[in-house]
Amino acid sequence: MSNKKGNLTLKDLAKIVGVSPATASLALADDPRVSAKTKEMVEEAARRLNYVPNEIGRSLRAKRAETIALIFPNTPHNAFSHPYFVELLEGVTEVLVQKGFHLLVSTAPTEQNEQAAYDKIMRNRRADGIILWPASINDSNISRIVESGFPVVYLGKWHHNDVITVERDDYGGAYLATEHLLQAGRRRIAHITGPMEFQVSIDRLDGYRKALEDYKVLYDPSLVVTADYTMESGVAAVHELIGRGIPFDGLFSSNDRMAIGAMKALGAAGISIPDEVAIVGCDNIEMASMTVPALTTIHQSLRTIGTVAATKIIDLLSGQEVGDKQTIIPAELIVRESSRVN
Amino acid sequence: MSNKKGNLTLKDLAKIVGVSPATASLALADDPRVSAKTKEMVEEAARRLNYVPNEIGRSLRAKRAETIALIFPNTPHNAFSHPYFVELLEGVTEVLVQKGFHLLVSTAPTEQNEQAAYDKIMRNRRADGIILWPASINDSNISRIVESGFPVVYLGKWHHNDVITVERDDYGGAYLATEHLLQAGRRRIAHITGPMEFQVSIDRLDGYRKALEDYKVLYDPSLVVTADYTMESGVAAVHELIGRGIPFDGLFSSNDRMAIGAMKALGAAGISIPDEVAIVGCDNIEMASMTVPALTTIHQSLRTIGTVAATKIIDLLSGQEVGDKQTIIPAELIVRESSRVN
DNA sequence: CTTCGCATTTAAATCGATTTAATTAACACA
DNA sequence: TGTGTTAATTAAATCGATTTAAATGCGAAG
Repeated sequence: MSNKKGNLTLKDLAKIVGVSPATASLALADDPRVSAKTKEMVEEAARRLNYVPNEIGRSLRAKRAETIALIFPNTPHNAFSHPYFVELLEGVTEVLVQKGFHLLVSTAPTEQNEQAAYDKIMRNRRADGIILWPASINDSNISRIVESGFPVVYLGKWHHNDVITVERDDYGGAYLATEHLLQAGRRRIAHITGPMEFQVSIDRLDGYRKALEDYKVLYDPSLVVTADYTMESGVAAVHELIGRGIPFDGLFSSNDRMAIGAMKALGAAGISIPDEVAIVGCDNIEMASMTVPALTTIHQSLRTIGTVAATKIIDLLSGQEVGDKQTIIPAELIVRESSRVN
Repeated sequence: MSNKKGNLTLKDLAKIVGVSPATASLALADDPRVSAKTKEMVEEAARRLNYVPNEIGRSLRAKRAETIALIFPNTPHNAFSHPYFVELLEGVTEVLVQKGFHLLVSTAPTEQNEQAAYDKIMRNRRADGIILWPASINDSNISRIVESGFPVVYLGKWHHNDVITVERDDYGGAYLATEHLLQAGRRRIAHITGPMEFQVSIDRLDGYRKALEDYKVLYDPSLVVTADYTMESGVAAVHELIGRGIPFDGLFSSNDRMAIGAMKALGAAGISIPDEVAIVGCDNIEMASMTVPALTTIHQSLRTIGTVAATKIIDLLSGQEVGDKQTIIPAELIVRESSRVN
């Protein structure tokens, strides 16, 4: 615990053992040129004195920081994705810790600061690679990073397939959800979608349509209503649907919050769930298991995305084979009461 | 964007301008010894060539990493606190970014790895200071860090008051919640508490008791039931209370999940909320605003805790006055339908 | 024409670890 | 005893920026 003035340095350690710093360094690296006896002496002293190498010095020499930066733009736009962030973080750290890497978390408070902040991270050598958590499509700052050639793993879809990406399967999840309703015998399935600025909205709408098509159910635009991913907008969406006077016996919502709003509105209208309308949401937020009836939903393992992304960026840095450049983590259907066939 | 082989170094910059590295360094640091003309030349070139200093080199020389580590033990125990972690992260990064600091997020996958992981962070000079997010009381690893003398801000209560701490006011929040019920005229107020291993359970129970005392209401142990912070345990707790046959007109739960479970159980038992039993939870989880009726609760600003903690650790490092060593962030009552006086 | 003082500039050391190239030691063999 | 070979060790350079101490240039004063 000698935290008096400075830490024990390699030079100190070498002097104590009675060898040169070069020998001490080689000994700790288990270099074959160092004799077994010397190695043992150095290792013993290092253990005894609790020698911990100064990684700043090491990084300077090695030109590597053994650090990955996880960047997420801190804009209001991506606020709705926060609940999953911790899960992602867990997956990423799990791998990094195991590989001896550090994690630098970076976020820019304002849009105008973003560019400078990202630029700095790429050029100041604090991190060797970046995992990018995108806010939305069309983000010029993200384009700059991805196209700069700096080692990057992008969490989402990117328009050049030489970029390494790891993404959720929003399309496949929506397909699963819709198929589940179809298999339960529902044929008039409504869909609450989100704003089309978000790729997720587009993908889930597409998955919904594809399932209908595969089951030979005609796509009816009047069964689709747009909302904004809040619970309140889910309530409004159901009012809109009911107002249109078109009957429906199933409902797939582009997220759980809107699905919960929809359940409230249906309940208030005296429509029973799942008997009259079966409901499936998306995201598997904690609340989904606690509603009455509990909400059937689509789960995406952000944890898996984190572990895969971290593994890929490290493989990329160490020159190993990265495998598939594009990875899609499959979605999973979680069946609960809101769609249970009685 | 010259990312060809290596980055532009200070030496390169100096050569281009036609001065020595020393002059270039002093010029960029705006040292009075450098002439205005030279300064202008160096600055112009730095801007034009997009020179970004290598922070590893700078750190080595300065013996400072300009980095704060945020450490949270990744044990199952603290899983229930996850939803707030992102909020804390936001608060911390807001301050760090503004002060030009970096954030290293560290977590240890297993208990046995913890000690080594923390030791490393303290000794390898990757971070200058630590913000500690504790899992539970009685954690020997945390003790080691706090007592090592390494600059630390501890997020919670610590038994030596020379340690800098920032904490939520669990006691005050519970007092607020109970007082709110008392002011609504309730006198038989039940309490669902959590396991006594957690300081939060103890503090909230104490706040509840103090409010009762101040309002001259006798504390009745048979109105208190222990659960484990899950929704299911909240359901069970109400069954237990009803089973005891002791009437109650108010209920304060040590967290929102149990409160929501309690609401479910009361609803199932045909007891109306808030007319027959008014309910207050704790934590203001997202779900609390979405239940029917919406849940009155206590909000603790983790964001504020983050900003205060970050400010204090930086002040501590820069040798500035840190102010109060112990800071308690006040809790806030959020009144919703579950306790609304009709 | 020196010499002193002041304003600028720069050479060199430093931070801590790694690695290359050079040196020393040790031993076998002629 | 001298020489060649291998094994083990170490001196020195390096990474990039900062900072101290030394050097330089220039004009003014004697």
